[in-house]
Amino acid sequence: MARKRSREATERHLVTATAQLLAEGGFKALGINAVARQADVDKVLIYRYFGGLSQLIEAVAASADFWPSIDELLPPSQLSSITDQEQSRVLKTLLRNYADSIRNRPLTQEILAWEVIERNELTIPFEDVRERTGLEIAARLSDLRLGNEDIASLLAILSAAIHYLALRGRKIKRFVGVPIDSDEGWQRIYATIDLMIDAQFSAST
Amino acid sequence: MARKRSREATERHLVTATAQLLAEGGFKALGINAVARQADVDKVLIYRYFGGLSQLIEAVAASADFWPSIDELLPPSQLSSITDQEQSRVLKTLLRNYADSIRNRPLTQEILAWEVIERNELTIPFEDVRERTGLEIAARLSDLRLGNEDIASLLAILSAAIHYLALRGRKIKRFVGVPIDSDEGWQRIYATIDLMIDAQFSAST
DNA sequence: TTATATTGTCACCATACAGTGACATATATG
DNA sequence: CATATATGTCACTGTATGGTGACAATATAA
Repeated sequence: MARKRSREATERHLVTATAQLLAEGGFKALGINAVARQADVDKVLIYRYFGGLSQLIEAVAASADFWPSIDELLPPSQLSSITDQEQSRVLKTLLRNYADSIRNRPLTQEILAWEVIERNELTIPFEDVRERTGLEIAARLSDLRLGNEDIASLLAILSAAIHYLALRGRKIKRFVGVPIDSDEGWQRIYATIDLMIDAQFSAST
Repeated sequence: MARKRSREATERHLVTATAQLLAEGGFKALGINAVARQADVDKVLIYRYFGGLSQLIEAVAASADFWPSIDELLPPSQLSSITDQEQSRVLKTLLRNYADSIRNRPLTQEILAWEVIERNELTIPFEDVRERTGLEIAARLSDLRLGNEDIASLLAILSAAIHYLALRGRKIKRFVGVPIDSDEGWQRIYATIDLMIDAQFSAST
């Protein structure tokens, strides 16, 4: 019953085991012993093949699909030749897609949650990947002719809210009376976000 | 150099040591040994006097000033006989005071951050205290004659954003380009929140 | 003063962890 | 086939943790 020997295969095992442990229990559950146990691989191989846990996590960050792609958030078709009135529509779908994509990714949620707790060699690898997506989104949005409102802080507020509600909903079902653990509650959130965006744009004209 | 023997005094030492450890390193840094070391007290006394770490934390939650009072958030003077136009002003100052009070409380931030990570007998004691404040605020707000907008989800979005930005600013200095580690960045956030609230109310009239 | 309960000290257990050195076995290369 | 290298197994160290039992020192009551 001895497994065939293959460095490539055990490296894959280690990477997927790490991602799974991370998605289930966060960085708290992540240790050399735990990963080795989950992957059914001797821990010494983690040192030999990756150099240590942090490098293994770098491999996870590079491999896993833990962050939404730009096309998922801003379908390019939506961006071609939009009118002024449709600018708000683009923002709305962007935020809605963003919220959905985060709500559907347990691993992403765990990483976002942990970024707020500590910043060390285990959490930093994920920042880079995310930063890149953020920059690309900003680039696409710069094509929009936006008014003189502080669009950056508008986006900061709304995506911060999305992050927090998505994270908190995992553990506590209500926030200020809104049931953030259910789709129904999120429909209310979406509706209010739409109102905010509309108001923001109508106020500037 | 032997300290005078006093159960009351060592209990105080334990409570303050716990609060300090919590404010500095979060629940991750919180253990029987760490608390005993910080308080310079033998760990066996934690079991004798409190029953265990979770009961000690309950004592901390009951004692510490880790959550803003209602009067700090909504000065009663502001609520007496307000006109319709001033409703938005009340909401603005409420949110601004709320953000300030959270930004000034490291212990509160640590607790909020950890609530998003895990929910166990160590973090739950703090929920109750906070729930009480939340209910009182809601009660005071119900005195306002609010329109038919979804005020709950408006408050949920804005306070969720405040939570997230305050927590994240501790570790990462920018979010969507806004410098959330500085007062300057927060002024931009406040200004945008004001715009949102204004728009929300003007839209309904 | 003597007896008793309270407060504090110490040593120890079992467990888990990260990390390392020595060895065994399979695979590839000559 | 024989040898060298890559891959995998095992045992061990040192350190930290949560938890407990036995004892010493002090304060309180008789």
